[in-house]
Amino acid sequence: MEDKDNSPPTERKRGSGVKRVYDVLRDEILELALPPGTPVDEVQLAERFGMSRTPIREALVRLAGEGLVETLPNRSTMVSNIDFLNLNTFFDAITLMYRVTTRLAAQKHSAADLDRIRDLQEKYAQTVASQDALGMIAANREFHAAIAKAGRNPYYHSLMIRLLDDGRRLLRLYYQSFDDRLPERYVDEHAQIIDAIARGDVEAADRLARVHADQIVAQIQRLLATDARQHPAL
Amino acid sequence: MEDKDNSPPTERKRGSGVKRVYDVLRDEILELALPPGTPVDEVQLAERFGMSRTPIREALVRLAGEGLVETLPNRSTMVSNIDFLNLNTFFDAITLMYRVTTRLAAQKHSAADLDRIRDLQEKYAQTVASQDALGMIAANREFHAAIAKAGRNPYYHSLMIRLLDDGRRLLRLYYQSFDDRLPERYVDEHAQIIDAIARGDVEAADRLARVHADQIVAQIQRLLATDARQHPAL
DNA sequence: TGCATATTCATTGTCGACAAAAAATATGCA
DNA sequence: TGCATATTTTTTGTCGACAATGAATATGCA
Repeated sequence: MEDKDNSPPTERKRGSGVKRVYDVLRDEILELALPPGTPVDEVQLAERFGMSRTPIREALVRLAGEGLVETLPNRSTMVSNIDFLNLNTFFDAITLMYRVTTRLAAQKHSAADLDRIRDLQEKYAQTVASQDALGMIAANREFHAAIAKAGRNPYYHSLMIRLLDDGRRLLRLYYQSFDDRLPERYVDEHAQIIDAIARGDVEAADRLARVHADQIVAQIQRLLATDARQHPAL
Repeated sequence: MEDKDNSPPTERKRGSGVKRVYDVLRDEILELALPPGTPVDEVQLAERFGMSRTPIREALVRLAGEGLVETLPNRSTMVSNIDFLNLNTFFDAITLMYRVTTRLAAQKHSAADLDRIRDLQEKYAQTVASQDALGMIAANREFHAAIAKAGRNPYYHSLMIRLLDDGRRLLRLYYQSFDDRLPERYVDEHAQIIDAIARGDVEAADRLARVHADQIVAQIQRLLATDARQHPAL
């Protein structure tokens, strides 16, 4: 078997290389296919993607900029750790951003925004119905990202994306060991949030977002406590 | 004159190249030495810094990640524009972050944090006393960045940095055309904020931060209005 | 002259190669 | 055998070169 790869020399358009590597790696990091601490070898990636080290490097620099990867000088870069010691800062920030972005969405959303949000809620409901934990995590991210976008404040939006991505890694970490029943109540809470946004009811949006955030934080903390009992070494 | 550059081949340590270019360019962008819209040529920079295009490129990718520079595919990258149409999103976000970070600083600061904050307040007061508008802008940024750091929430801290940097460009834009008297009242407001933080008085910290933020927003809006009268074309 | 097309030019995206740095391994001595 | 030092190996940081892309310019035709 001399030809292990019969694909043609893989012509790709000029600017597409970096984006592809970036997208794939980003996904693999968020899905924990590359767990925290995994060393990332440039030549290895270069072989895998069939390109030179230069575009790989650029993708890694971008990922480092978002904190998904850490680069120690002259030594290998590795997938960033999840910081369990400061999870409260995460909870604090995501609660605030849930509220702020949902409030703003109630004020500034367009009809198109609402359509998209409803679509994503549909997808979310499907993943919950089919007990697809991984799909649910991703769909939940998309749902709240769309709300943040409807709020039309790029500062809030980008922070929200970052928080949601960190949260995605965190949830992924627990749902691969514990598959409890998926919380169907969230579907209903999402529906209520959509209603408040559609009505332009800012205060209701704020209140619902707050409750929703508290629920999620509480759930993660429960998972954490359970996990701590099973892995007391941590 | 055959030798236009008598400096030795400029030996530099291995990892230092990118950082230098990044720091210098970042500064020049924030100081408006490179005004928004300036095209950034890679070979030109390579000559200027006496190195190959590779490290230049990496620095530019990092700057693009922070939104300080925009890269259009296959065509030159340029210094990002200041978005005048959506300044309200900036005002909204910076007001919120002033409040949140100051509140947190009141709760979580250490003695060392407080020392540093007082040092920076000292520097700020000096720049105001000497009517050094540019120095004041930079010192104000450092002051509030230190408060954000004392709050010990990396999510808030990084957003605050981004906002302060954008604000620095914005203020720089106006203070190069208008040198009104520098607002000495801010020195006093800063002092009050420090007191609230030192006392751990969260509510006072919040209230003062809010007032302070409103003041600054109002001042920028005044400058904007004045400018709009002078440049009605915009 | 005015416009459509072809050609040249400037600048980026990607490549393969080499040197520097740190880690991993081997060597020598007690 | 155990430790300090030398050597090899691995992996990154930087370089110069080349091709692709889009803009600028030149060319041809009405």
